[in-house]
Amino acid sequence: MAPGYDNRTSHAARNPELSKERILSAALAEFSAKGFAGARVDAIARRARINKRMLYHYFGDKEVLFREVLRRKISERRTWGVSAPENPRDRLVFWFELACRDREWIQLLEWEALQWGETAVVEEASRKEAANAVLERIRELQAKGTVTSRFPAEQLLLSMMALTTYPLAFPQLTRMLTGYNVSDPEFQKQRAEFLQEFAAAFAGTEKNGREVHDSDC
Amino acid sequence: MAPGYDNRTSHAARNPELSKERILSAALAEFSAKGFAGARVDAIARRARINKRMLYHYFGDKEVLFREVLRRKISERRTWGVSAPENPRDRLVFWFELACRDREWIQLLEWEALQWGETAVVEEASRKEAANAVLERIRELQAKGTVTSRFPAEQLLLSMMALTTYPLAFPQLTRMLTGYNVSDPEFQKQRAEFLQEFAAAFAGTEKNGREVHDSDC
DNA sequence: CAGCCAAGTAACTGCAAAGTTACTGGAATG
DNA sequence: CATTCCAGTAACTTTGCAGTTACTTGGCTG
Repeated sequence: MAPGYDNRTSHAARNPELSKERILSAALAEFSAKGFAGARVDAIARRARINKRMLYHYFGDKEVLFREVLRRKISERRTWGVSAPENPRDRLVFWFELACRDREWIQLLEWEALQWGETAVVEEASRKEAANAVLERIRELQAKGTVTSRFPAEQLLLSMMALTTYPLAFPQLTRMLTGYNVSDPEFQKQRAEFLQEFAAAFAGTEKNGREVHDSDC
Repeated sequence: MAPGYDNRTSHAARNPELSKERILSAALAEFSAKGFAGARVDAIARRARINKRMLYHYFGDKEVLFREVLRRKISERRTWGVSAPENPRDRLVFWFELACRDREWIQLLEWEALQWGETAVVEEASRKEAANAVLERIRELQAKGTVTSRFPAEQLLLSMMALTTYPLAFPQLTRMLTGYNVSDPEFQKQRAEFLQEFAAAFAGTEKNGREVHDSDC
């Protein structure tokens, strides 16, 4: 607000923006690891190397902070959505690799599902809108015959998300089936190969077979 | 143990077996709804219409109780695995409908994933064994040519589980994509139809196309 | 430099929830 | 019928954690 704040990053100078930032990223780590009920406000404060009081000062309470963390992550994901590869066969792999690099997001979605699954959820309206845009795009491609019209777009998209995300959301099942931890590069390689092959095989079933998959949330 | 216990089910007679049973089913409901950290021991006791002390008497502490609940559910699921339909094209649908009827199981798996995902998990060895039996069976069918050998069995199984389970594990995403709550029969109908169609289409890619999917873990 | 506001802190409060103590009463056994 | 053992209870203690109070410090503004 007032000038002369951010241009001094010295040892322990006051810096509200940085503090908020630190709180949010500490909260992201804590919430994605422990969930809302399991997360500890003190732990977030410690992680952010900040006094707990500041956290309440900036965010009001634990739940507001949680919602804010979700909100930020959602908009962050939104910006990532743009860089999907042109070639539809690589999309599954692309989304899988994106998911691998952002386990926190998957975990947040999982916590969200468990806590608020059947009830309205943070930013639901705008997320729905984003999803609809993607669905519309798939339907266009279906109309053009680029993507099979055999299945409803929603079911297709849901399935793409499932194939790319499920193993990461259930690491224990993946480990029991494959013997690898999902963080093991070997597992990621194998899954990526499978998705590649799968997209190819599936595209093969259609004359002009192509797949789309554009954004999550 | 001693005779003359269970043959009297009168109003409030002592009945340790029944009490344990009630605790376990109350705990299943509470843990699957709220997770480990979110569950309240008092709530479990109230639900089971039993004194909290008995819960500690029989199970030691909250975590032991949680593990016991998981253990029981796992063995219950194991017995369900036998009744899969002969026709492989119906298997996806069968497993999907089974999952719909047992949301608690999916939620428990989800809580488990979040709390202990990368570390060893309850009954891991025996669950792994069960999984391996299924994988072995898929590989046999692959050797016979009944199931495509294009993909590793583990990846196939993981994908089948994903397609059937994912929408139920992430109800908020399903709602944002389809507009239906997952508990809505209309959604279940549509997903089942999709899975049916999908299995048919996919089987079509192979000369002798068939799929298998036998049990979860 | 006086005065003020916002950033920052430590120590506290209150409550909720896990786990315990110390007891009552029922029924099988000799 | 007395002893013993276990199911069952209410009320308590302890702990851990969300949220607060009351204070200090840094720095800009007139």
